[in-house]
Amino acid sequence: MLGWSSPEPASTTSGKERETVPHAGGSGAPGVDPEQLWLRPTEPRKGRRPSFSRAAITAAAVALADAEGLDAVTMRRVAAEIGAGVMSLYTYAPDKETLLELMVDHVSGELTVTDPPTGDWRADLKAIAHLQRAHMLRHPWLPAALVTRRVPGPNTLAFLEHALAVLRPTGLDGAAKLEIFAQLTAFVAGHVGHEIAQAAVSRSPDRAAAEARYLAAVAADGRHPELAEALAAPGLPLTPEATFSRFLGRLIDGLDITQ
Amino acid sequence: MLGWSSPEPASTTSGKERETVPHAGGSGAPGVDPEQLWLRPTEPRKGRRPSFSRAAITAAAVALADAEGLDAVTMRRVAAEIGAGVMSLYTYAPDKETLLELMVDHVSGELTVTDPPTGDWRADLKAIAHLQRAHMLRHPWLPAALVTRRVPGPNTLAFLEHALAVLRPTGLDGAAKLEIFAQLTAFVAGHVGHEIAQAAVSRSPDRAAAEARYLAAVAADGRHPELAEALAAPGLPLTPEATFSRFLGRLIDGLDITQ
DNA sequence: CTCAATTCCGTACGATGTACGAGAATAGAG
DNA sequence: CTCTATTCTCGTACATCGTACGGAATTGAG
Repeated sequence: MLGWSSPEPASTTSGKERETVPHAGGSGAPGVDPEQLWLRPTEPRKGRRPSFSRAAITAAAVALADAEGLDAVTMRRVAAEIGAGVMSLYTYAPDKETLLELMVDHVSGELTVTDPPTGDWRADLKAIAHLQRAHMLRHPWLPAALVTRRVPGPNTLAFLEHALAVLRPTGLDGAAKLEIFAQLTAFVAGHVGHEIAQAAVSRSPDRAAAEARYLAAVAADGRHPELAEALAAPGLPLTPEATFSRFLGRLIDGLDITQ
Repeated sequence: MLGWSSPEPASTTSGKERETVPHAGGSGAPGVDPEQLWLRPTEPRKGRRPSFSRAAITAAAVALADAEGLDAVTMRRVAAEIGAGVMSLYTYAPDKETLLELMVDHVSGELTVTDPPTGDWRADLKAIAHLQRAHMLRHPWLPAALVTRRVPGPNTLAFLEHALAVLRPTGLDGAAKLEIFAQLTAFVAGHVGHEIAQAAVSRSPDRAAAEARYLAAVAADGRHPELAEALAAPGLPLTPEATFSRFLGRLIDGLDITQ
């Protein structure tokens, strides 16, 4: 094995099995073991030489997701893309969830930060968020994939390192800084995800019209006066960038009705 | 066909949040038609009388998700739970995605708001968020399900109506108010989803230890000084509630390092 | 009665993730 | 060299999923 394999160590509990614990749907209890994933030692000089590589497989999966969406990333498609048999992929990643994790960290390698922190942590944080937004727009599957992401890989950690440096002037404790980064990332992912969904709906005139009619009907039923008024006075339409900046300003500077 | 009509008002009458994120997977994916879903008139009385109901099916699916997680909600399991044949479900919902949509709006009926807006919109908004958090903790699959949800059903709209009333004192335009509600909901979902995942990891001592070792190893490699320091000075451990309140304060009052 | 509408659901199909194990390739030991 | 341990490759097989199809059963209308 290429090294991700678990040594199956002292698993003293005999009947471990799956615990049927209430959990959030896609995110199961087990998850991916970060040690086996990211900390594997350099590998063996024996046995058959690998025909593929974890990086090549990951890159193929990313290309597929970029071009056709996350749903197109099946083990069969990825294998076909690199000319491998399906089961060969399992030499390089123990399961599909791990492959997803590899994909996320792979694209995170694009998040290179050249400028050091300026000392104005609010401005720096906004710059980070804009970087993340552009990144997610480039890989529209990222917001959805991030929902189940567990442990940061090396590229993600490098970016986190930068964010922590940015937050140094705040003097906050470690937990608070980590928390802020997680919140910021989650917020950007949520916003961009919404942005992408909106764009997808707009691209389908039928659905866009159906949604508009539905909301109009609800607003007209008399039981939703606030909604009716909100829809009637929508305000000036803004570009997605402007909306994002306003949203970012709210988060970092606070919800301020003066905008 | 039952016309996908929604004659029965489920349980309660209040609604809940809206969603945010997209369906970043399949590019321009269709989704669910809100008109067909929520606006169908009651159907003609002819033909065989229905043995089940949309509400019963939805309730069974919700119970299943509450007890065993979203993954346990398969058409076969739901059908078995109510004593129906699998394909009978398709009389009441055109596909599984629609069933998910029904589930989300169904539980949103629990979000009843009794108190009218106080005029202090920041406090009211925080109360809304706390309501949502409790709601999501009661239905741990909700944060994951909300990621793909798009069009608010009747219960969700009722809750939105309340949120809009709360935001009236701000004088913001309609789009801004809707945006704030969406952002708040997304933020709560993200936070609670994280909370649930964290609890799941903690429940598995092996994995918790593995993650701790992994982060310790990264911190010790010398290339992540900020992370090392952040982990070394974590600050006082807080209860999940306290963390949530701090997070909420940041969002609504603004990122303020004095907190 | 007949007829059309509607619900119920058994069967079947294609797709998915992946367990299993046989075979091929390689490196070191003898 | 041969032998053996080790590692990679991948065809086959299976369980499980969502759901298309079509026929049987039930109902109201004419």
